[in-house]
Amino acid sequence: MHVRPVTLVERLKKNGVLPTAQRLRIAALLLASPQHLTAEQILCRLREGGMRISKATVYNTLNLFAAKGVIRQLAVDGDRAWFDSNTEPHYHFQDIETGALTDLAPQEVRFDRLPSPPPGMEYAGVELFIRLRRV
Amino acid sequence: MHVRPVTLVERLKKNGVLPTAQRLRIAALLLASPQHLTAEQILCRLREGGMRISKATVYNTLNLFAAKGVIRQLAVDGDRAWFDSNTEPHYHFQDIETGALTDLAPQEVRFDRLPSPPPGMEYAGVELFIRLRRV
DNA sequence: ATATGTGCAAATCCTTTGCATAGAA
DNA sequence: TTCTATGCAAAGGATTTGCACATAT
Repeated sequence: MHVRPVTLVERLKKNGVLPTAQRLRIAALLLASPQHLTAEQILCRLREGGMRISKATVYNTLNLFAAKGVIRQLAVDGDRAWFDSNTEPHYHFQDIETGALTDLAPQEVRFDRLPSPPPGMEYAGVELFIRLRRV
Repeated sequence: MHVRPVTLVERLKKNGVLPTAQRLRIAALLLASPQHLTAEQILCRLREGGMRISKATVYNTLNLFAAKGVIRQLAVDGDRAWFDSNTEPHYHFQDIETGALTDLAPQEVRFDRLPSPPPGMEYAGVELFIRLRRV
């Protein structure tokens, strides 16, 4: 799936992100399909594609995107951050051996009961990782 | 709540951990009650208590405990690892502002529907974080 | 013009490692 | 003894930061 640049520009603007060349390239890469990438992977792919971009800009951009809701940052294992192009509510399978993540559509998980938030608090999000092991 | 040293020695042995002085002190601290501590917090508390112990030993011990199932390691935010003295199945609330974790008893969450694992895979664990924000 | 983004290298923070010494079986 | 654990300092890896330069409005 390919996202038209015009769409990307609009999308970034809508989220309050100034669309620069670097940001558009990162957005194009990440938002092309639902996927999970690390900062390192993004940096490598952009450079392989002939782009001149710094590690700092990749991190700045990913953090900005996550803060603005363009993408979602996942804390999977503490080793490194994963950036998820899918910002809709959903959950994840994780292969504990490879670390690979797979999206779970929200309707694949249904909660029969969830605790009420403590007084003075409200839900800010539900993070669900189902760890998988090879049989 | 205080855990008798004898109990601790048995507990470590049962999990295949050689009970040394440092390991017993860390176990005593962590297993005293259901709680979540970082390596740094454990190091500080032990030293405040007058113990001479190195950072390396704290990390070695916590990793060993986690591998042997004495405690559980949590990847909450990617900043640092949290060590959970509660090894029973359970879930967590997390205050997104302070990072503080609270245990959720397993019966407070009930799944109406969960996806079957992909072919050749089986469940290895279910990690659920409910992020909370101040109203 | 003025504010904001980018690149580079150095700095930071958490965690692991190498190796010599100390302790357990 | 022989094996394993501990302490220390240094190494490692991911991420952030300071600052000069470039780019956007």
